[in-house]
Amino acid sequence: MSSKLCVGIVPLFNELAHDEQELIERLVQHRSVACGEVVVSPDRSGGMIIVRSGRLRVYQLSEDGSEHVVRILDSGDYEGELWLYGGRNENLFISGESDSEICVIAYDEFNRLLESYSGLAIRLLKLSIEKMSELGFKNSLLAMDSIEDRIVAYLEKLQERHHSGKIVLPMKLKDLALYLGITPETLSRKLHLLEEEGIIRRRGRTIELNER
Amino acid sequence: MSSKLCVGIVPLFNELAHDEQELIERLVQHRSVACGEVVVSPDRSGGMIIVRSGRLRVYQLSEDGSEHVVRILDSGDYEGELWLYGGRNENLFISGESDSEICVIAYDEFNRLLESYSGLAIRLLKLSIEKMSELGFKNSLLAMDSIEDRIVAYLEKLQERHHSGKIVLPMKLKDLALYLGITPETLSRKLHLLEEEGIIRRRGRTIELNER
DNA sequence: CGCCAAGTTGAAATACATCAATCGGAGTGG
DNA sequence: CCACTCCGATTGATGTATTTCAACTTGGCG
Repeated sequence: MSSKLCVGIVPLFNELAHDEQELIERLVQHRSVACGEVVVSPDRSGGMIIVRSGRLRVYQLSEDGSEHVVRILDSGDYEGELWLYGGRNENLFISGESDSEICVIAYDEFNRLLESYSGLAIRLLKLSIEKMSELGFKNSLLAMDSIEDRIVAYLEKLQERHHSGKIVLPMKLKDLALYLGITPETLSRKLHLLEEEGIIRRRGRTIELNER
Repeated sequence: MSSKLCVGIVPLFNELAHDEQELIERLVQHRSVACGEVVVSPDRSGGMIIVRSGRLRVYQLSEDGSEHVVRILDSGDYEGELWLYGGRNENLFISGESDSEICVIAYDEFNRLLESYSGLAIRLLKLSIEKMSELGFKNSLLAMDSIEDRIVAYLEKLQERHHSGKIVLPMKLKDLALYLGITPETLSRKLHLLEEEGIIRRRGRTIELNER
């Protein structure tokens, strides 16, 4: 296991002073997650989860068993602020998308941290706002009735972040479909359609988005 | 205009000491909003908006002109944290749903407040997390492909808050449809269907939800 | 009383889901 | 190095739920 501070690599903490980071480091539990293993479920919400390496999948299950991908956590991302103040986890799951390493901080301890380091609260606030912005974007995606627009909007958002002409989809098409709230079949068909219309150029998971 | 502190009535500030509230009160601009008037648009995001009285509508416009209702603000609610840290407002609008009174705090001043009163940051964080939870719920609603489930889930959520057998829809059916991402026609039909199935009992905007 | 917006109802079109079969590539083992 | 397998991706055919368009009714308010 790397001796590097887990705390140091995440945006949530990396602006704090080094000695403060060491203090926090002592509070976290390290843990390995196997691919496919479920870490968080409505039964068990351990605490604040920070991804050190690997990828995790945050998803919901409907009553009929269908799955909806809420977000993919990459290294440095965190999840769990929803339950910081006692909120109940109703139908959110987190599982390993690949073998991963995570850090966990119990809620009461994290709360104590928030009280002690006012900077941390502002930092978490800032990150929460960003997350909210993303959720809002996703909302607007899901609200679009035209699937085609939905896909294009998603791609444009991706491109905006990469600042480059070519985009590499961050997930399997299957999961992207779940993320966008459609079926894999429809996604596949629509991508073809978009290509025929000259809006995109695709090879595998790499997509080139033409300006219009 | 009431002499009561605008700041005192909102959850965001009402836990602060009274003298702190007075300090903040001096920073806010009071403003009346006529029904239908647009207060916030991508062009102009004035600052943090707090609803003193009346109702405002937060909504998005798609490229094709269709509208999606994100949230309805009642008195005591606020909006604008998304742009606190310089985030761009891309397609969010806020307009008066009825004649309303609002308070506005410029972002830089609000930011200064956050630095000064660490309690405020935690408070805003807490409220942001609640808002996020609602957004997450709405996400899960929109992700359901069965409209019927979507409506029932929404109603159950409403009932949960009212703690009573009968629910009164907080908006016009037309707007509820926009909120749920469907057309008013479909909503009307589905409500009928649900009534025939014995799941609900409705008269106007009042709905009784039968346990199953 | 009459107007306008909201709500309702009907008929038609369409886009998406669903089911099922096939293809393709990556990984595994002989 | 070549089958073999497994899973993701693709393609086709079919059904259906929802949108759309349009006409009509209702209800609230001046």
